[in-house]
Amino acid sequence: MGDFLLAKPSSAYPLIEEGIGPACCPSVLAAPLEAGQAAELARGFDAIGDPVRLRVLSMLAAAPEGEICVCDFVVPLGKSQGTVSHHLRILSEAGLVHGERRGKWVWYSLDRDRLAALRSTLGS
Amino acid sequence: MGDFLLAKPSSAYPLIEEGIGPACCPSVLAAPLEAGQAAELARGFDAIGDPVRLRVLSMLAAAPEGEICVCDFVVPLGKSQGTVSHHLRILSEAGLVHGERRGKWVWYSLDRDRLAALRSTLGS
DNA sequence: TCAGTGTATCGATCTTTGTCGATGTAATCA
DNA sequence: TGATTACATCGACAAAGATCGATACACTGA
Repeated sequence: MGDFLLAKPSSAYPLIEEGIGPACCPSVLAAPLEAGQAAELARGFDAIGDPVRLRVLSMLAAAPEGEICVCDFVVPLGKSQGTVSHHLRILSEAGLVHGERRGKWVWYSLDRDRLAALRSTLGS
Repeated sequence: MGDFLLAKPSSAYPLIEEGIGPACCPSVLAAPLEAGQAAELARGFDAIGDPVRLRVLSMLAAAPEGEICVCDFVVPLGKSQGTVSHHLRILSEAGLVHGERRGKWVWYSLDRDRLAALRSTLGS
């Protein structure tokens, strides 16, 4: 057995290729990503690569008013207030949510455009 | 200032709602995710939330033959062979790539359906 | 059978990250 | 002003992860 190969076939791939989407958001599928582009995209996906943060996003997406107060995350998520704030900061730095102070409370809302941009990098 | 609120408005959100996509893949946007669903989805996004692994996916997507030998990742990625193997295993366990042994070499290919499924959880 | 090549796994190390409790800060209420 | 509430930040800790070099395994070719 194993007589199907004498030498490894070439596996060259295009090093430079035109992207599909807008210039701002390199596509994962269009061409091999450079290290810098990959690092930028990875920050976005890493932000949603956590169960707590995914639950935050899904709660915001389903919120009738489109926003949720920080204090109303604590019980459903089962995490301490400090931990909730930590996750909201990561999502905020990734541009996926925005917080707005109104009185004593800070209301967070989902940035659907940013999420859609991230999604579009995975395909048309 | 700050006289616009006496009591915090309700921020109730639907606890149960019909999903949008197929039953297999809970959508992030349809309804608040349960902890289990969130953990499953997070595994997928965490797999692509790394610059090295994003570069692997983009290289596979652009490969003319649709597959790349392990040894041909080492130099472009600038990582040791052991590290490359580590990342390929994570992507493989997430179902995003598949490896096939042919002779001495193992050829990896992209599972575009799996990637599209993950993408669809972020929106229609 | 043995040497050489390609890949996976292991052990060790260092960094990152999730978590909590405590503290600091901002705003409201009395 | 002082007390209370909501949120952010800090310090510490444990767990997870990225990385490398070394080793083990699989396959080929002589």
